[in-house]
Order: sequence, then structure tokens, then C-alpha cells
Amino acid sequence: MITVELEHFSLDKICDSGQCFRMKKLGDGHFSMVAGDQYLEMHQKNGIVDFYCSQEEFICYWVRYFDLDTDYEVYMNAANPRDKYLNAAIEAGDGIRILRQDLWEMIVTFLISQQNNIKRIRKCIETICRMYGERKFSTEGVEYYTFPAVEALSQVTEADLRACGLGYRAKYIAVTARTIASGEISLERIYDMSYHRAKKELLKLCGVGEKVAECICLFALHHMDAFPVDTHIRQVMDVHYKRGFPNRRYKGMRGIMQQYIFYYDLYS
DNA sequence: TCCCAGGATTCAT
DNA sequence: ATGAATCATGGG
Repeated sequence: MITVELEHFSLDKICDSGQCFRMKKLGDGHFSMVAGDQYLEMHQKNGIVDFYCSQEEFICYWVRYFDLDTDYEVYMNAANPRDKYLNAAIEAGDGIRILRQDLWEMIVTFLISQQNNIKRIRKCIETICRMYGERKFSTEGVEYYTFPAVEALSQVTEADLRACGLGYRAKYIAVTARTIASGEISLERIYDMSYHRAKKELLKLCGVGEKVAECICLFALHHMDAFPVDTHIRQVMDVHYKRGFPNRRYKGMRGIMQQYIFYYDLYS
């Protein structure tokens, strides 16, 4: 186990921020999370966070994953002091981080997210992991399932995916998995692309539109200018940013501002 | 029973 | 280039 003191880091808010659906609250400040083929448990009380893993795993994997090298105070202080709404959102969302999650996992996750609610998104993802992921055990003996690989989902029929409760999104996932498995679109190349090129490439995938592409760019590729506009953000824009969100001012940090606003709108 | 949920696609004008 | 209908499913 490794213990660190972190500022502007909240497992609770990260869990509720609607970007990672494989993080669970175990109660009493304890959390679990599955990322890649890794399983991790954590505990947080105020600023003190325990990561139940080796120091090497922490340094080599989780620091980058949770974006721990970034000073989020810079983002928080960048808000226009006259923008009362944004400052309130930032205060409420203090502790949210933009994670660096797996690209394939984010593609599938946000295909599922469309016209869906967060509780059910979680359930759908849990189901496909249980059905088509790899069953593993942590060093402590906790059973968990990895996110199903491209090859695994590319061989599943649309009907079988439908049986997971995915609804009409089953087709999107089946087609997209085949598109990527065939090599028609390369995830490795997307990792190396600029924000705009990556987004353009992602838009070629079946079922990926403007909003989903932005989510993938932000939560997997860490393009901090990505700004997903969903029903919540749209509504906030109509009320508080009738002249549009000040994109120029928040260049390089639009994504985190979006997350603060999304979280604030969702839980206030 | 109706309405909605982190939308995208298809088809109509 | 815009606008409406359609798409599954579960929960309120």
C-alpha cells in the first residue's frame, strides 16, 4: 500500500463525474476500480489517499491514469471572476480529475451512453464485462472482469449484445468492433493524432456522433479542449452562456470546465 | 401509461 | 442544410 496526500482530488466526485463506469464505492471511503487488466482498491479520508498497490504500480500506472502530476488549481483559478456560475461549478466540483482511460473502452462506453441514464450505463457495461471480459483475481483474491477486447466483441452477434440490454446500441457496438478488428480503423494511430484529426477519425465509426467523439477525445485521449455537449450542457448553455461558452479564454482547459459544469448541473 | 435518460441515423422537406 | 421520426430498455 502507498499513502499520498493529494490536493483537489476526490475519489467520490471522480466516481460520480460520469466518465468512468468501472469505479465502485465500497462504502466508508473505500473504492475499487478496474482499468486495463488491473484491479485497484483505494481509500480516501480528506486529502489522504491510500492506494492498495505497490509503489511501482502507483508510479508507473496510476499517477498517469489519475492525472496526479497536473496542478488542478491552475484550472480552477483560470475561471473568470465575474462568471458566478462557473465559479460555483468549480467549487462544487473541486476534486474532479480528467482520467486517461482506455480508448477502446471509452468508445464502447460512450456508444452505450447515448439516450441512456448513468445507472443503466453502469449496468450494461458490467454485463458485457461479465459476459465477454476476462475473469481475473487480484492479489488479494478479489474476483473481477476486464473490459472485453476488440477481438472478443467483434465475434459477438448483434443479437447476443442485445441480450445484454444494450437496445438499439447493440448494432453500433457490433459494427464498430468489426471495423476496428478488421484494421479499417487503427486505434494505435488515433492515439498519435491531434485532437481534430482524432475526432474526425472517430466520427467514421458507426454510432459515433459529435458528442460521443468529444467524450472519447476527452476521457481516453486527454485532449483538454474537447467539450462534449449533451442534454445537460446544452441546457446550461441556453441559460448561462447564451452567447456561447468562452472557448478562447479556456483554451487548453475546456474539457475540465465542461466536467465541472456537468457535475454541478447533475448534483445541485 | 407516459416520459425521460451524457444521441445518432435516416428520411423528409 | 435543417427538422422530425425512429431507435430499445428500465425507472420515475
